[in-house]
Amino acid sequence: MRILLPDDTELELPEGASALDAARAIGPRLAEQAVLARVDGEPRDLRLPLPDGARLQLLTTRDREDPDALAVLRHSSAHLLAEAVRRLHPGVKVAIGPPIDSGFYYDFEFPEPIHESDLEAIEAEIRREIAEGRRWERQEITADEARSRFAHEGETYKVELVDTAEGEISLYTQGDFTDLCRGPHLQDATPIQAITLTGLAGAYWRGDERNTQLTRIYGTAFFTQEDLDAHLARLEDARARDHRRLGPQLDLVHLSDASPGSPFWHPKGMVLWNTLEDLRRVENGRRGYLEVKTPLIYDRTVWETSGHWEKFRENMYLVAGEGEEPHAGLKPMNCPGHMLLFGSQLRSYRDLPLRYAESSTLHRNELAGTLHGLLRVRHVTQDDAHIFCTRQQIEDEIFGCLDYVAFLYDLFGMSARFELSTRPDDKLGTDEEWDFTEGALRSALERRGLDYFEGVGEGAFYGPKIDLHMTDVLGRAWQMGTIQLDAQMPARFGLTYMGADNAEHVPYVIHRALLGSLERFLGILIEHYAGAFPLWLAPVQLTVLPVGEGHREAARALAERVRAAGYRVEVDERDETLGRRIRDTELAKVPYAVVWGDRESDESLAVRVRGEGQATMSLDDLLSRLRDETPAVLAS
RNA sequence: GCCGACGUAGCUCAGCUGGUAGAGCACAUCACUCGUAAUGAUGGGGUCCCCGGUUCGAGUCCGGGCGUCGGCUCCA
Repeated sequence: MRILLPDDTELELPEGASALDAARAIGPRLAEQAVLARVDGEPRDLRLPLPDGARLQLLTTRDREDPDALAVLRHSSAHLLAEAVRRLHPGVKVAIGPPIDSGFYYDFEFPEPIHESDLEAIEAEIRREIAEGRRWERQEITADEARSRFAHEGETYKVELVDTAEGEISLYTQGDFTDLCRGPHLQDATPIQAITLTGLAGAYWRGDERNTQLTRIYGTAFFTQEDLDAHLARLEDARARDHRRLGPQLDLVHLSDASPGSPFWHPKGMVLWNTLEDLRRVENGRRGYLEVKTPLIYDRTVWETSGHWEKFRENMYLVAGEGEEPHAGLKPMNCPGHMLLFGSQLRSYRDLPLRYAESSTLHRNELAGTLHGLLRVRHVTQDDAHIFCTRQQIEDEIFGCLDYVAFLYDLFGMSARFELSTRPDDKLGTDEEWDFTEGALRSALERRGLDYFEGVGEGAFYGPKIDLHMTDVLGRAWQMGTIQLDAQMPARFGLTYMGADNAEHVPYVIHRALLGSLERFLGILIEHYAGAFPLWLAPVQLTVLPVGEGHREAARALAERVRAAGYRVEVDERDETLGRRIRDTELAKVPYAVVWGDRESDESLAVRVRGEGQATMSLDDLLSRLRDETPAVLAS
C-alpha cells in the first residue's frame, strides 16, 4: 500500500503497516521521536495500522506546541498519575483521566479522603516512574473480556465505561497499570520532560451531582521544562490582570463579607459603569428601544404565573412579614415586569415590534460556592430588553440584536464566541414550531455573517437562543450576552395583540441582554484592558502635574480648560516629588499626563502619553487628539 | 450545595514544637518645592474572620459557622 507524506512524496509500505512502521521506513531517529500520527488530519495512535492512500503526518517531540502532540503527552501523563496513585493508595478506584487544554486530570475514588499535602508524594512517584522508564502497550479485546477483567479488579467505574463504550475496546498498559482507553498514547515516557500536579478538587462521576463525588487530581505536562516555566509565568501574568486584583488596586470596586456577591462601586468604577449605561441608553434610542422602569418586588402570584416560583424559588430572595409565609419575591429577571407592562393596555399589530429596555438591579441567590468576583454575583444588573413581535418579525428582530451586539463588542475590540442553542429534550411546543424558530435564528446569524457553533439540546424549554461567550484571563469561559426567543411566557401572561384580521394573536417575545450583566461585563473589560482603559472609558483621562508649588494655580487653570472641553481631569498637587507623582499616574494607568512648569504654555505642553512616552504638543493638538479617541456614539 | 486549601494592620505578607503580635507599602505630622516611574525623618494604627472547647495560658491545637480561593454541579 501507499501513503502520502506532507511533502507530497509517496511511501510504499506492506499491507497493515502502522505509522510507526512508516516512521521506521523513513529514519530511525524519526521513529524514536515520534509521539503521534496525524492521518488525514485526525490524530491517531502510532501503533494502529494505516489505511491505504492515507495522508500521514508524524508529530515528534519537536512539535512541542502542537495541541494534539501536547494532548497525547498529557493523556499519557494522566495514566502515569493513575499508576502512581494506585501504588501509593491501595484500594483506590480509577474513573477517567483525559487531557484538557491546560493539562490533564484523573478522577479517583479514594478509600480514605486525601489532602493537598499528599500530592507531593504522588508527584515524586510519577517522577520515579519516568526515571525508571515506561512503555505503553496497546491491546484490543472484546467488551466481555474487558468487563470481566475490570469487574475482577473491582474497578466498577471502568465496568460502567465498558458498558457504554462504542466501537472496539482497547487497553493500554504501562508499568503495572492497565487502563481502559481509546488512546492515543506515547510510545514511552521519555518525551515527558516536565510534569507537575497542580491541584485537587471534587468532581461528580459523569458530571452528575446525584452520583458519587470523586476526587480529581489536576496536573500539567510539557515536552520541555522551559515550556512548563513559560506556562507558569503566563499564569502569573494573568493573575496580575485578574479583575479581582485590579478592581481594588485601581480603586474601582471592592467586595465585602457584609454582602457577598454584591459589589461596592467606587467613584472611579462608577465612571466605567455610567459610560456603559450612557452607551446603552444612547444606542437604544437610535435603535428604536423604549426605556421603561418596572418594580423590584412582585407578588408571588406573578412568579407563579411566570413559572419561576416553581422552578427557581430556591434561588430567589423572598419577602415575608414577621412569621409569615413569603408573599412576594425580589425579581431575579425583568421579564414578568415587561409582560405586565405590555398587558396593561390593548395592543395592535401596528404597535409591533415593541421594544422595552430596562437596566435594572436583579437579585439571584446563587449557590455560595459559585460566586466569583464580578463574574458571578448575586446583585446582577442586566442591560435587558424584551421585544414583542409577530412571527414574521422574528428574523429581522434577531438580526437587529446581532447587529447591535457586533457594534458593541467591536467598540471594545472584543470578540465573543456565538453559540446557537437548539431544542432541549423537555421542550414545549411542536417540532414544526421549533423548526421555524431555530431556522429564524440560524438565518439571522448567517445573514449577519457571524461564525457560530451549535449547542444541540442546549436551548431553554420555551425557545432557542443565541449566547455570547468570552473567556477570562485564566481561560475560563463565561456567558455574556444572550438573545432568547420565547413562545411561552406571553401566553402564560395572557398577552395578545389585535391583528390586521381583527382577531387576537399571542405575540412572540425576544429576551435579550447584550452586554449580559454589567458586573460581569466590567469584570471582563478590566481584564481585557488589564486596567489600561481607552481614553473614553478611563476614569481619569488626564492628570496635570505642577512641577513646583508655584505652578499649582496655572496647572488648575489648564485643568479647567481641558475639563471645559468635556474631559475628566485631575490635578495632582500633592506635596510629593514630581518623580513620585509621575509614577503614581503611571500606576493608575491614566492615559495622559501633562507636566506644567516654567517651560510650558498652551502652545507647548509636555505631555506624557501612556505607553508611548513623552511628547510636546499644543493644547489644541492635545484636545483634538482626545476628541479623536472618543467614539462617535459617545461624543456629545 | 459538594471536594480541597486559605482567613494576622487599609494592601501584600512574616510569625518555629502554645507563653501578652511584626515588616514593607499605604496613612498622619514635620522638613524639602522638586523637570518625567518611589526625598528623608518621626508617628498612629490589630476583636489575629466569628462562636464554642482543650489548656495555668490559644493567632498557633480541636469542633461548628461565615467568607475567600481552586475545582465540580447549577446559572431563568
